Amino acid sequence: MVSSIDVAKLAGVSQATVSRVLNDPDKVNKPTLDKVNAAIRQLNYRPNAAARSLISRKSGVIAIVSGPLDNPDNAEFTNETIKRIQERGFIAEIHLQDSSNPESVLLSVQNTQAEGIILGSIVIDEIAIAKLKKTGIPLMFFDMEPAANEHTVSLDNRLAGAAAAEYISSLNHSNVGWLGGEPSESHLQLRYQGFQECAKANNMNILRAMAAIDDLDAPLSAMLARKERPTAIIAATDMIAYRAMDFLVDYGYRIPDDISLLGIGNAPLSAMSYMNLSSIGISGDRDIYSDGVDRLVKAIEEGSANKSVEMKYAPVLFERNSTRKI
Amino acid sequence: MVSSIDVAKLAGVSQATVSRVLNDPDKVNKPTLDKVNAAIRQLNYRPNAAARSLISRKSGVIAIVSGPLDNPDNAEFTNETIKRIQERGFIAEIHLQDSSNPESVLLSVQNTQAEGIILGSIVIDEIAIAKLKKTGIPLMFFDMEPAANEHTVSLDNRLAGAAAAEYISSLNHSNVGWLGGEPSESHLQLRYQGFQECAKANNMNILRAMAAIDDLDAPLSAMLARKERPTAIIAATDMIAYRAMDFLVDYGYRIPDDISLLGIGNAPLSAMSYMNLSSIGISGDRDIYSDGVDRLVKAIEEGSANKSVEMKYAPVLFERNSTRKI
DNA sequence: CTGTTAGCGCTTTCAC
DNA sequence: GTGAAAGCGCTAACAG
Repeated sequence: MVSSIDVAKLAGVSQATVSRVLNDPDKVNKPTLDKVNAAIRQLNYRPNAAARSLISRKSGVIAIVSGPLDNPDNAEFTNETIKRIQERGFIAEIHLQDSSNPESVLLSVQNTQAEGIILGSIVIDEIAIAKLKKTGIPLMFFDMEPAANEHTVSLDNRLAGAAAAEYISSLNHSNVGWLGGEPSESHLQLRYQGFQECAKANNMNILRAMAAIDDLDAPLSAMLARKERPTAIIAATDMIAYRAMDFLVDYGYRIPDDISLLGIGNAPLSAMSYMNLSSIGISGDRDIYSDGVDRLVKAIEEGSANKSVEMKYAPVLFERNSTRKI
Repeated sequence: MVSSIDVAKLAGVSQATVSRVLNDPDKVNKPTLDKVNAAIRQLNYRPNAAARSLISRKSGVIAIVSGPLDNPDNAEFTNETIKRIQERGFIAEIHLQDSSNPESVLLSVQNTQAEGIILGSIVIDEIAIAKLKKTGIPLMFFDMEPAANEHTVSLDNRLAGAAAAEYISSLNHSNVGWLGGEPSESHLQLRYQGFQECAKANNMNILRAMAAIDDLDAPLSAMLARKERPTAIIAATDMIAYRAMDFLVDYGYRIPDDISLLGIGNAPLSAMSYMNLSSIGISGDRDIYSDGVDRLVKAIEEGSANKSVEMKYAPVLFERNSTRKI
């Protein structure tokens, strides 16, 4: 490995001058600067990041913890977050959660050299999260409801559930199904709570099917096997709605003619013509990702003394062709 | 920040012993070990990664360079690659390419502390790639055809193009459209070359539309405006095929009744019922991601002296419902 | 403007 | 089995 000492020797200057050329070129005489730069190029020198961050106590890294990227929701979250991280001059380090072993990533990320950690809509293990907090690294939660007093950015999930109920009710559906949301997915539980309260107030009849996204067929079958089928299904996430759509089409249903389908989250795919999924989401002119990353960067720069901020965004209806009035 | 010295003081041992507890617990007496571990927990101590890698000259990081994750192809590539990287005990660092400024990521990744770099199907800037090579960091290209002598993993793109032509010809289509592939996307160019050669040999008539994926409407319109419309369209990637499907449905075509659609790459989404896209891809029992990451890890461990390896995978037809015989 | 020097937190000989 | 001491490559005073 070529070090700044090698460069210094070749350029005939001290090692400190090489360092200056890198960090404060203005403080170096033009001829010296040129000599050093020439040596740097000639030796193909790249400063050692480890040595730098050993001194600066900064890694320049922000870690992201996300679920698998084959879920478009996660892919979007990760994509947008990385972009913001790069824009702000940090490097993004990713830790993917394995659904078969959800807590392991929470454990391994504790050893990260990252200056901040962004957690996407993942399965939470409270104990692991508690340990993570103890590291003192600023945390930022997206679309999650961790134990209080943490930085949070999300759709107002309870309101979103209520908005779903309100909308479906306005379409005259009274016999409705709720699909998805495992106990560990706290944000989906909140969506359901909001939905359920508002649906009750509107005298709607709810069939609820809690289920993992990969295990939707049985609960859907059970729902549709009833004599009184739901005329509308609300999916806890758009991704769940896609799966449901797949299932419903296979079973001969037309959407929305036979059954209305409403998602929550308004994932990008939902707007495509072949999906055309009505959904409850955050208004398109809010940039929750910038808001979240900005807040995290601020927390990093200010040190840990600052108190946490919860940012909740009001739900908006995106009406498309998967729902209809009856 | 709490250092190993703090731990040593609290435990009443030397700093070196703390280090041993971390790296070679067997070489430490049980009572001492317990004392130190207690101190570690009490102080919430986490070893400084920068100091460690300064000595070991290892960062334990592998960088991934990919296009935006809103493209499912990229999301799949990134997802699978990260998984393999994690499984092998490395940390994944991601650099996303911005389509409006494709070379900037190639420049910024040169400053990475990563021990290896994996490049997904991105837009290549030859000069930037050349500079990247000069860093001496082992490189691994997925689905790309960089200037020779680099580690490479990919579908045999030329053969895949030929297989597409062969298949479409077997379905009796003779008037066909080819969609997508910009000059900078070398792997797509190869697909087209293979297709074109084989199509010619089968006396097929080709309408070719080179276009960026976000700019498909005009070339598709032009293609379909002709008196002799193609009866089949081959998309350079599955993602392009999805967009085309979207467009075709909008314009009143039924697939495959009015027009057959064939993708290349066999992206996971293609197998979903609502897509059901026939595609040419790599056999499902090959794990190209493990192959690629394993090779890269080997290159990292062996040092740079090893010569590069090209892994090309034979194309396989995945016949679904978007294509039909005429 | 440039060189000398002292560490950053850790691993790793080398003594004891 | 444990401690003392020497750096890893770099930045940041401090002199000159």
